[in-house]
Amino acid sequence: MKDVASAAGVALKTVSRVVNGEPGVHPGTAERVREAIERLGYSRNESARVLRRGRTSTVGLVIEDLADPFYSVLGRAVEDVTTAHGCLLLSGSSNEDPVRERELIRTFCARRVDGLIVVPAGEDHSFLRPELDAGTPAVFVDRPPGPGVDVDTVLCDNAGGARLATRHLLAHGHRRIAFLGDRPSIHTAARRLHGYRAALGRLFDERLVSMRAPVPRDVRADLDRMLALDSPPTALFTGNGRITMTALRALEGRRMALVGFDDFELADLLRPGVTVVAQDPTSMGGLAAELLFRRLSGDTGPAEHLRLPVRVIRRGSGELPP
Amino acid sequence: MKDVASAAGVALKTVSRVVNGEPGVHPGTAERVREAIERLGYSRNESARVLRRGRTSTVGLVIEDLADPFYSVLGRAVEDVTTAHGCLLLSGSSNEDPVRERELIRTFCARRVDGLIVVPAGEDHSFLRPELDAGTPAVFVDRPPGPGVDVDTVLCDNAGGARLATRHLLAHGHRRIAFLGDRPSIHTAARRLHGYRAALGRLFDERLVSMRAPVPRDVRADLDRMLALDSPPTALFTGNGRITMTALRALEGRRMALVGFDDFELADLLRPGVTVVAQDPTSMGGLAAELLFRRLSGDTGPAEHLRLPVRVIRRGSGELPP
DNA sequence: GCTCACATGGACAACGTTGTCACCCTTCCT
DNA sequence: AGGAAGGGTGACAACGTTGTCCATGTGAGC
Repeated sequence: MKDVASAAGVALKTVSRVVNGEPGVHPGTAERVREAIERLGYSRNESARVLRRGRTSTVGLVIEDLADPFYSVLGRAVEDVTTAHGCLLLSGSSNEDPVRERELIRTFCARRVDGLIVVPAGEDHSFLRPELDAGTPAVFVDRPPGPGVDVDTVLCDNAGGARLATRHLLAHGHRRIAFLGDRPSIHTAARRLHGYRAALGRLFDERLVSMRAPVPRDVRADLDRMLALDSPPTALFTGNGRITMTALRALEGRRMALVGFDDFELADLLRPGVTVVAQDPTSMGGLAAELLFRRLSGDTGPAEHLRLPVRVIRRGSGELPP
Repeated sequence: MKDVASAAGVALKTVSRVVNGEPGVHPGTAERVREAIERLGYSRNESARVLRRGRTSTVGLVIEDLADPFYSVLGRAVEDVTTAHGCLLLSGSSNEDPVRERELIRTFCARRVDGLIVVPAGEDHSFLRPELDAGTPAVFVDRPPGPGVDVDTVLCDNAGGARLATRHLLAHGHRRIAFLGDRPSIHTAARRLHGYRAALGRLFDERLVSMRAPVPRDVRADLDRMLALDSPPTALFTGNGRITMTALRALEGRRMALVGFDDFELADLLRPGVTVVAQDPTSMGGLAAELLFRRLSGDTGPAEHLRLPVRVIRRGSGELPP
């Protein structure tokens, strides 16, 4: 900028004014400055600007895995809103690791992001307190923060969706319905188990429940164990997209009723089509980002807790008889 | 930092030394400083640090669409390498729009990212010249930059893969093989058309070629048109993952040989399984990032041009007879 | 001719860090 | 005792921008 100023024969501040479109610059002078900028290929140093102004126009996004279709769609929705507000997106994958999650958030905060959107991995977010108090807003998506941290959240109706799925299978005559879910420490998995259990009532049988990381081999082993029971399951409720796919592979050929939580690409092309309880990651990401920007524009009301509805999409697998 | 300094009764510089783990600080003093840092909840302001040091430890990633499985997997690979080098990732989706692409790159450069990884949308990247000359390295992935810009690239063997796919269908007895590809302005689509055409030789018939944006309705219309020909195609070669899925939906039930470019989740679970020419987005992203960091650590050798191999994965659809 | 307002331009400090250099105080050697 | 060596510490400038305040020039209104 100094170079531009001397090239155009004006003071530093005048260049700054031109660059920022501030009023009070003679059109002729402004033109000379612009010409010099063009000629020198100058572009404003945002780091210095940030330092001076205090706002980075950057939002930090922490998700579980950028490569997971659910989260990448969610992330894309966040990006769109962020862009619309003239901000950039710093993103990172926590890999379901609380340590990594915390590290990411701390790094983002050290860079003074204007706000955070987090799909939490850990169960304790008290470390966020100083940042929140310092005025950096955060919105939690998909899962709530740990106790004692009261921020905006955007969740889906996990328990309700699981009830829907389970009732759907019950309505089609099933009495032995297995649940394959993710680790119980994951909030969504726990809520879905809860809804499943509530819908089953006295039909609940813990031998038909498996909750673990979606590793194909393990899920398959649990499934085999259940199928070897005296009264094996006649239907499956799978607790998330990845587990649904693993289960589909494990079932390979065997025709069994199945409802999965989370919709996924090609679910309609399989035979039978896969009936799912669908949430809407685009809405979730978009709403979370909107909430964040509302905070950034000064809203200091009490924390909002959005719970998005889910819906059953019938495609065949959930309508198979026992 | 100033507050920490006065709280600990030391000079600014001493705090800086402690924060950066520089040697030459008395253990007792360091302890006092750390205690003050803890008590005040201080965290270093990266913006100021960046301003002073000149390096942002940030990489900018421009891809076509964060929500597309191919690119999100690629992005994840970039993220992993970036993280391993202690850097953060700024990412943005170009939406296949050259204007947006340029805007993103300019914004990233204004923020002084240390380097860029770009899946280009446009055909002219001369606007990058000043940045490149200023020492900001860039690596292009999946598609090469426009003419006159000589930077590292990581591409896959598009023409070779298309030849493989086409020959595969030829070997299974097909003579009428249609090609459904993306817009010819997209480098990968053009190269794949080229390979397809080369493999077909005199069997090439331009009535069996459709190149357009992967909009289901349009692709379906083109497909219907081809099927209504006197000598309709007996096999399909689809030019990318999205088009493959669109075609699969359009074929709905009709049994026709098909080989797709790009592998995708669940391709193995469809009946018949979908034979594909697979590239490896994880390797592509990872290699691109490695290349970038090699540049960042001072390598000034001539631009490297990596071309990754592709492989045919047989799953059934490509082995159907005419 | 005077003041006053306005348009334009510039000097300077500040944002929070880090690199450079100089200082002080031991300790040890001669 | 005097000096050299070196560890520990601090003062200060600089990074590139922007906000504040002041200076100058110009024209209108009294």
